[in-house]
Amino acid sequence: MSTAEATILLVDDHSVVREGYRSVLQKQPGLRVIAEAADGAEAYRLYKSEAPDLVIMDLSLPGIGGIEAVRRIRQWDKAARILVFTMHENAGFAVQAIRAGARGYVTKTSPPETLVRAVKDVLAGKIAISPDIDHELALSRISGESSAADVLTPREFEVLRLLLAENTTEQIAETLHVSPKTVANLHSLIKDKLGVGSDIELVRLALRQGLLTEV
Amino acid sequence: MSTAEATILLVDDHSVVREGYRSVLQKQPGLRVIAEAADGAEAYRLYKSEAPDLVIMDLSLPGIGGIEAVRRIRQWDKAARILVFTMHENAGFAVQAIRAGARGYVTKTSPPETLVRAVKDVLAGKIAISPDIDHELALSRISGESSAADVLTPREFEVLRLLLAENTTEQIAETLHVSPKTVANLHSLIKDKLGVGSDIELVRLALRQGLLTEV
DNA sequence: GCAACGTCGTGAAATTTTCCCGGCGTTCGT
DNA sequence: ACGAACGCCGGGAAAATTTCACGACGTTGC
Repeated sequence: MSTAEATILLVDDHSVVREGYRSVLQKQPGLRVIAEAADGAEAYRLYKSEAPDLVIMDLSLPGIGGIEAVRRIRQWDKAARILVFTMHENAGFAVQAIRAGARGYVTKTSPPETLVRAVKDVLAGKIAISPDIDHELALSRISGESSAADVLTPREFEVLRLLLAENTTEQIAETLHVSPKTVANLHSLIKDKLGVGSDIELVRLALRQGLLTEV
Repeated sequence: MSTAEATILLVDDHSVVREGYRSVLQKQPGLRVIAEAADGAEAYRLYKSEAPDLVIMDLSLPGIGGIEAVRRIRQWDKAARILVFTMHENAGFAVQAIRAGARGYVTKTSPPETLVRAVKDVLAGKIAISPDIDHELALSRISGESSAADVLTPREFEVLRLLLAENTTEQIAETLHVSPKTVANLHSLIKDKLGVGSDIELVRLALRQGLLTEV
């Protein structure tokens, strides 16, 4: 990788977007795109056959998602260098991606220079995180990143689960044999503990943390 | 437009993705990208100052969404030609976009040729829809299912989108330049029209219909 | 021109959310 | 054994939100 060109595998389900990566990366000497994949399975296959020095991977992919693709590639090659490049400006996703084995996380809103820098950093063995995500991670670290199951008592967690299951306050009260007032109080307390202001945010938080799977 | 080059305004909040459009379109004779915008407001401003022959517009934009941007541009110039190019493979979005005044709807999973063809079709005055969305529209027509996009007015749909984007009533009111009371009224009306009793059900419905993608 | 509809907003009632409170039982460290 | 801390349950009242009824305005379509 140091003497010759660094080879790159692009993974994104949008062909025009891959064209964008290509266009940006081609301007950099020492980088060469040798393959492209439109989904996770194809990325895995191509990684094994082409052995690129770096993978640039989107997260929202058909079939197995990007995170799972990262995990599989890393399972096959512990030294694989994978840079996640995604639209999700979300610290939670970044944590998951890095834990799955990614060596970098850059958002698509970043300017091309940020992507190029991240590519070089990862090739040099560093971990690359784009500034916006760095910032968000710092914020969540400071404010204590309310991780649902963690800050909630068992009872609160149960109520949250039922709330997400589309039950009304009255139905939950009956299920739990308590007063609707208690459920309402818990509902309010849950939102407070999780630091969300509305039910909509609550559902989204639950989705992020995998509390709500089937839609 | 027929004799000289056709001028194009690109709207997408991801710079690398704009680079992709550019790269694909540059290969076509007779097309020239003259401006780029990263959000709806900037798109509106640039449309007025640059008067491009065609706008290629993403839907998920910061601030006012793509649909609203389409509406405003068309309000200013009834003859504006706008081609929506988005990741949302969802017939509901397509319906809303066309109703708002877009002349085409192409998904980002489409091959570059499809985008190029759509650009030429829209410039020639036709309505361009990518095959996958055509198919989905046909299916929904057959099964006769009423999606959120069908029963909601454009304005209601826009408010729904903003609600799902974790905005508060006040923020939405400010974004749309209306009274918070109006937003609250619409919020209530939306829940009524969609037959849901709570915000939690609302989010779940939106998820089922693919209106909510980024978590 | 008129009817129908979308949009925006007000006001008042109905409901929900939130906050503060106390009681009860359990756990835990001293 | 004892107090302190905490989880759990709910009442009461204030605060905020939701809902409903209603009217105004512009546009569209017949």
